[in-house]
Amino acid sequence: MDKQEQLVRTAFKLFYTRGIHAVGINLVLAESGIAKKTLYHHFPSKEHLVEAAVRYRDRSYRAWFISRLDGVSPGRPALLELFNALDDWFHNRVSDIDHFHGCFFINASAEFGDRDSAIHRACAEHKAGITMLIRKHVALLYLSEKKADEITRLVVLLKEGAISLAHVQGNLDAALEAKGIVEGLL
Amino acid sequence: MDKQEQLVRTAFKLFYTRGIHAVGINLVLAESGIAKKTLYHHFPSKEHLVEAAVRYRDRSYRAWFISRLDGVSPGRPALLELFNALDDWFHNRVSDIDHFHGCFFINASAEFGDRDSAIHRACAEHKAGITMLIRKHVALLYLSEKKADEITRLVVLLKEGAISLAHVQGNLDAALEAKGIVEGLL
DNA sequence: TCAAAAGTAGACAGGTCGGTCTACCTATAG
DNA sequence: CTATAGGTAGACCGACCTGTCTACTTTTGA
Repeated sequence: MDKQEQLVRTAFKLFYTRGIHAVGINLVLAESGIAKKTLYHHFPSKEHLVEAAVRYRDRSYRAWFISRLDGVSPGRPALLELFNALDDWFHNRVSDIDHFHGCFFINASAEFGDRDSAIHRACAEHKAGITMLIRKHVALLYLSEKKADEITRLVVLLKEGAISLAHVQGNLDAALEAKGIVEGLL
Repeated sequence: MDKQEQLVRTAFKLFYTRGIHAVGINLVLAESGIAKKTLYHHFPSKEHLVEAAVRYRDRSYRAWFISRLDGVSPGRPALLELFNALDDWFHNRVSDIDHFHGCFFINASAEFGDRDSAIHRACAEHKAGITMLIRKHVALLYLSEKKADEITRLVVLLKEGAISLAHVQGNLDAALEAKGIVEGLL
């Protein structure tokens, strides 16, 4: 495997499980078995490595997310499947993405709170991308643009809420609770 | 003011605006004008100071939150007022609590991801406390215990979702969007 | 074939980290 | 009056931080 990719994957895993500021560059190097010079050949600074890790997670998470929604019929079933996917994630039943330690994008945004920072912006872009995927499925259900926006907001709010509850409170059933609400309303 | 309280307040402000691991003990001391010996007289380690900062935020946030809900009639109005309060918070219209940088408890949980850590547990306790306050108001609306639980979950999920969207995506209108949904359902 | 590119190990620099310690200075309660 | 608790400033410790650098080796593509 490409050294750059190897670095980013190792970095992501460590950042995700232990926190970004809590993980030093030397640990990433030791864990990946790659020389320091090589890291600084590919990335001008740790921040750039962090940003790369965020974008890597965006790609892999999004791929997993899409594959789950594509596994069922578009529209209502896909929107409900979304919460089944979250439930599997919370309970570590997904091999594609790492064991649940909250949402990496929320966590990274917590550590890089400045909304102008490249890292925070990359996190916001991820969330916007996922919202667009949801929006596509909602659009299949409603003729009115306004109504579709409203339902998208509902689903996204419940999804984010479920992730937060699952991580902070350890309420791993939050996804199914959210699903129940959506099921009743859709 | 008591030196211990002064330390905790300064620490909280710095931790909240810049992140916990990103703020060293020496900065807290410089900012508060307190000697290092005094800090270690009151707290055995930085972690204990962090935990104290979390508990301090719990007290002040909870006080603000209660005062908002108590400002209107109990039940439905209080539940809607909750989202007005969030909206004011997001838009920095609240002097009681600091400028919005996301939820400190979510942020701290991101940096201290281990659910067994005292800090993470303190964050979970805060969230549970707020949920109980909400639950009290929901109970006024429904006879059935089951229905009340369901509505509480809805409100809490939307609240957490709104906080996440406001911070990560910078969608400061998330609270009013959530309010709109609750208004329609209640 | 052989130059360029990409890799290796790891010493090193300058700085910050959490935490300890000495030496001294109030304030106050018995 | 004086013992004690709580405070001050800041030197110091060992560890770790990001990032640079030297010196050498491997891979690769024109």
